[in-house]
Amino acid sequence: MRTLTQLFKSLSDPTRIRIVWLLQIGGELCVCDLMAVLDLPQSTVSRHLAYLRNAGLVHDQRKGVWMYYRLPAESSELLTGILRVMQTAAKDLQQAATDRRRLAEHLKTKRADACRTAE
Amino acid sequence: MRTLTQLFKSLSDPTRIRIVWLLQIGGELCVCDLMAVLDLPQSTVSRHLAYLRNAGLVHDQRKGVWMYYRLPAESSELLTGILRVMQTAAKDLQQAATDRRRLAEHLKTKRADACRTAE
DNA sequence: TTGACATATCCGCTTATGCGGATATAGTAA
DNA sequence: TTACTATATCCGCATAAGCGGATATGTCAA
Repeated sequence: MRTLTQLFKSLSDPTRIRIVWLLQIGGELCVCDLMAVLDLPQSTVSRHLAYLRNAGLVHDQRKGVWMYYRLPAESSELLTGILRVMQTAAKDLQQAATDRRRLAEHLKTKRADACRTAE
Repeated sequence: MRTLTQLFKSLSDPTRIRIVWLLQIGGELCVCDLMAVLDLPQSTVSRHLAYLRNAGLVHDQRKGVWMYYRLPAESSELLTGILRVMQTAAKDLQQAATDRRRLAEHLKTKRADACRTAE
């Protein structure tokens, strides 16, 4: 009961829903990726990620200086169901489409910058 | 987006989750039924029902003095998915089992009282 | 009408939540 | 060590949400 309430509560915020959508597409993203796509200050993004982590909706993994977040690899029947529902909902929603596009653009320029640095 | 957030928010409260569970079992219940099973004051139950109604999660129908609430007969893919998830979750949760039992008892004594009055 | 009952809404209160700048922590490289 | 970067947490503030008693509304019956 606690968990179920907490699960819904963790998804009852537009920013957190957007984060979950982005992780469904992007697989694994660091805080700065999300900051760029969501266009929100670092403390805000970090706080929402902590919220999702506490609710068991995302896992984090440090890679050097960066903290990468992703959806749990294998999840409960409950969580799987919720994620499926969210994916269905995302199909019809403008915000989801915009975020998806912004993520693609961001990752592209990020890769380009990495190449330039490597020259 | 608004709707999705609102849907999750409307389920991010234990009382409202319990109400939805009860309606999944009971089909159609009036405010006083829910008061009895949930053991909560009338204003609290009524307020949560109004919340669920605004979110499109329940429909109401007046029958004389009583207001009957039920889950929407045909619902969106989104809502159907959520309700399925909730039903799955209910299987494992103590609170759901207790409420289910209390509802059965309440409806039994209610019928008995109705018979006695009719004598 | 009036009275009784079921429900909805109002009210003041308390607690929870979101915000974003400021600060603390942690890792990396020199 | 120091400096730099990425992230987490702290802080005060503003708003949202839950609570339950009190009051208003709506319906029926006499």
